[in-house]
Amino acid sequence: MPRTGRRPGRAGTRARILAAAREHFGEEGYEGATLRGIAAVAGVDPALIPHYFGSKEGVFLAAVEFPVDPAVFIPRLLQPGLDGLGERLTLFFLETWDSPAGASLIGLIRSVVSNELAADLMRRFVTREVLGRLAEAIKLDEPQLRASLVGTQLVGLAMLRYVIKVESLASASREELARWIGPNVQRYLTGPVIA
Amino acid sequence: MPRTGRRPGRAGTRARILAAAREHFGEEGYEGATLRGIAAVAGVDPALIPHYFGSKEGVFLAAVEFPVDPAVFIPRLLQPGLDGLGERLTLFFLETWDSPAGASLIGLIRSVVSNELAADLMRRFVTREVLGRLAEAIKLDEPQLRASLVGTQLVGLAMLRYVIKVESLASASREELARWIGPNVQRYLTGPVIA
DNA sequence: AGCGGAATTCATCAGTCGTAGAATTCAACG
DNA sequence: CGTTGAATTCTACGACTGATGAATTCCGCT
Repeated sequence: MPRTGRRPGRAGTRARILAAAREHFGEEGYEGATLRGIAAVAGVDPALIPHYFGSKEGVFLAAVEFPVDPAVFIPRLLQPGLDGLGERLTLFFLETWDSPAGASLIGLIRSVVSNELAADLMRRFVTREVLGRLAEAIKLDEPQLRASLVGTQLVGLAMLRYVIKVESLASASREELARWIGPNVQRYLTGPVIA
Repeated sequence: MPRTGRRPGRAGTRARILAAAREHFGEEGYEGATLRGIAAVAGVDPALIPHYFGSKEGVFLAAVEFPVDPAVFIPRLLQPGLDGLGERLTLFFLETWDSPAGASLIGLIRSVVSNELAADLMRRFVTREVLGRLAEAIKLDEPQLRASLVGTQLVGLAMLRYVIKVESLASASREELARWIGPNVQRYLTGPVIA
């Protein structure tokens, strides 16, 4: 039987939709984003999105991704050893948020907070890819809890400095903040265990 | 001149709308909430809301409020002195989130993250009512920055424990978490100043 | 009783959303 | 060339949104 027919633009359009979806979901969060908005950014007909991805939820699942790869940056931060890891980690975190990738991170937070599906994805991803790797490196008691506590400090920092934009944090330099916060992160990582 | 006419239910309905608005904004956040949803909770005609408050934004501004009063709890926490304040503050924070008031706090976070207007309100309120009072009590250098850093730790804790529900934090007891986190909060409050 | 006017209801508008499906375009093949 | 079938476009449906304004109810006063 003849399996012929058109077979072109496939790659191009689908990828452009995904890129536009990342950008638009990033700015608006899951609820605020619209298929028409994504299509406009992609320069594409809106009906193409449900066609390729089935639904709004489908394209969201396909588009969500971390702008940085934990498999890369975590070993790099761990390489010099556990000493000063708290401050290195904090500084790297701030540098990432201040880089172009920061914009899509705000969108990621918007989606996670407003949407149960995104919160599930994030929980699984962070637990497996980030906390797991960190916990593996610090060979102490309660590694999961320690890594999660580090998470609370860094996520809270992002919330107040980048989302709510509290003045005294938004105007401080990365280096000063890392010096304040680094030792607390370090204590979570390598301090004495708490009952 | 006769200034007569109907003058009844005024108090009742308006207050019921406000209560319903707090509940519904709390569950859905600003974008997700709808006037019809609020009206349904209040048992009231939807058109009454724009009538009383002008618009969705109007009823939101009227409804947003902290479930706990900083003017009350901050002096109470400060009363025993600065020693152990970090742990007391953390424990009180966790108790508040675990109380019935916690539900509306999640909604407050949803609104703050998804809506610029709510973020403005929150920034002003927290700066003036919470950080201001704290900064006044600790008579050390950089009181605003210290209080804001405390905020990062506590907000991040709320995000991971109550919004994202990271397992190791969600299942830990309030007391254990306060023992882990309290000393770090204390360091922000009274530790040596950082360049 | 009867009137003024606030409180409340009702119908509806214009706009946007996600989605579905028919119609059209067009590269790849026989 | 002509057929095939994926890629793309177009149109539209049904549901929902915030908001408006006219109609109605009914209390408080004279």
